[in-house]
Amino acid sequence: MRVVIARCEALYSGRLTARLPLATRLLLVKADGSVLLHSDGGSYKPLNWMSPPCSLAVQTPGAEAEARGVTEVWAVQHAKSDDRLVVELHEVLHDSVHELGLDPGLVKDGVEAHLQALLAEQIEVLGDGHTLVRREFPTAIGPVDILAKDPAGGSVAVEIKRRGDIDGVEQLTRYLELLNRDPHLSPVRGVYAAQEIKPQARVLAEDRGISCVVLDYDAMRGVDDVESRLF
Amino acid sequence: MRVVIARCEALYSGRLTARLPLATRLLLVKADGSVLLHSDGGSYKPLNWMSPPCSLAVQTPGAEAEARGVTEVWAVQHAKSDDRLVVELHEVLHDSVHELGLDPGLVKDGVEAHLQALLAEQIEVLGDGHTLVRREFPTAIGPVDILAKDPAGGSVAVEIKRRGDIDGVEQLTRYLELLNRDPHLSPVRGVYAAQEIKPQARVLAEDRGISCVVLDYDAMRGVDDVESRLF
DNA sequence: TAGTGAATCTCGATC
DNA sequence: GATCGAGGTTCACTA
Repeated sequence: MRVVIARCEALYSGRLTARLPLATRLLLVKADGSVLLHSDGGSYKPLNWMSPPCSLAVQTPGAEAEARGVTEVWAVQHAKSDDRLVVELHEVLHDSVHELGLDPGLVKDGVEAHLQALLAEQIEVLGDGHTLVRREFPTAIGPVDILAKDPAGGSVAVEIKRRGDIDGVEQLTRYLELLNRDPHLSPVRGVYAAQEIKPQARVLAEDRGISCVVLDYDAMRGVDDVESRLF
Repeated sequence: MRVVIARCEALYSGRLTARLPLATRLLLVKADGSVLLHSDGGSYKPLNWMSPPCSLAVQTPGAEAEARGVTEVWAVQHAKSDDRLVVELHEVLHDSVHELGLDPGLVKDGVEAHLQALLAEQIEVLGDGHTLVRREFPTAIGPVDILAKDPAGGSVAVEIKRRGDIDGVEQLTRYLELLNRDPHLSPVRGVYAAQEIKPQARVLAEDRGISCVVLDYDAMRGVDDVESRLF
C-alpha cells in the first residue's frame, strides 16, 4: 500500500467523463494496482478511483503540462475496459509504502437473512395459527422468502425486506402470479414484511391485495434471545 | 486527514454486527471525524467505516484487552444513530496528519441525462415520422422520460436507461397503466430504450407489448457532434 | 461467467 | 427532512 499526499488534478474517462480540479488530496495505490483519490471529507467513497485489474504507469509530463506546474503524471489504465484515470501531480507532500499483507476479511452477522430466520421462527407474527411451510420456497423465477399456511389452510407467500420499497411489491407480485397458477397452492395470499414500509410501497401493495407487516427487529431478536436461553 | 497504519481488530455494531480479525490495515481519520479502515486490495469500499457525523474517542484498553496485546482503543460513535465502531490497535506502524483543505469536488459529464437529451433530439431513432411531445412528461407517479407521437398520431411513452434491467420495464409498465387512463392520450405504446437490454428484461417487455430499442451512444453522440457543427 | 438481488449502500434532485 | 431514482454503483451468491 502506497500512501501519497499531493496537490493534483485528475481526469477520468470511461462510462462517464469526470474532472477533478487542482487540490490537495490523498492518493492510495493498493497492492492490486487499484488507485483511490480521497478528499478530507465525504463518505467512504473516493472522489475518483480505478478498480482492479488495472495498471499504473508513472510518466514525465509533456511540455504543456510542465508549463502548468505538473511534475509527474500517473496514467492508470483498466486491464479489460477502456476506463482510464490520469492524475497530474503538482506537488508531492508525502509518499510512503507499507506492507499490509492479506486481510482475513470482514465477518458479518445479520441483515435480511436474519430477519428471515427470525420470522420463520416466529411465524405467528403474521397472525395466530399461522404455520411455516418452508423458507426460500422455490419458484421458476427464484425462491420466495417464506411460504406459510394461515389457520384456514390457505397459502401465504411472504417477501421480506429491511426497507420496504416499491420494488419488493413488484417482486412479490411476480411470485404471487406464478404461485397462483399452481392448483395445489392457489389461492396464495401475499404478505410484505419489512422493518419499514415506504408509503408508496404500502399503497401499491394494498391496491394489489397484499397485506403489509412491519417487523420489529429488536423485539423479534429479544424473543429469540429468550428462546435460545430456554432451549 | 490523519493516516495511520496499524495492526488492529475492529468491531462494528449498528445496522448489522461485523468483526475484523487482527491484521495490518490503513486507518484514515477525515476532518469531519469519519473513519475508514482499508485493506491492501479489494475495491474502493473500505473493510469497515463510520460515516459522518461521528466522533472519535481514543481510550486506554481495559485489563482484558491489554492482556490480548491492545495498546490503544478507538471508539467511534455516530452522532445521530447508535452505530458504533470500536478499533483495537495492537501496534502502530505509521501515523501522520496532513492538511488537505476543502476539495472543489468532482465535475461530471454525461450519463442517462445525456442519453435522454440525445434521444429527444434524434427521436426518429424510434422510427420514421416520430415527433417529440416533451421530455420528463409528468404523471401522478413521476415523470416519464420522453413522450412522443408516432406517424399514426398514437402516443409513445419512452423509458430510458443506461442498462436495461427488469426494473425499468416495471417502471414503464406503471407509467403506461396510468397514461392509458387518460382518454386524450390513450392508447399509449411503450418503448424501452437502453444502451444494453438484459435478456430477461427484453422478454418481460415484449410479453407486455413494450418494444425494445438499443441505443448506440457513440453513434448518437456522433450525429450530435455533426449537427452541432452544421448549426 | 453471467445474472440477480442486497447494501452499514452513497449521492443528488425534488418535493 | 423525506423520498425517489441513479450509480464508473460494489458485493455476494447462484445457475
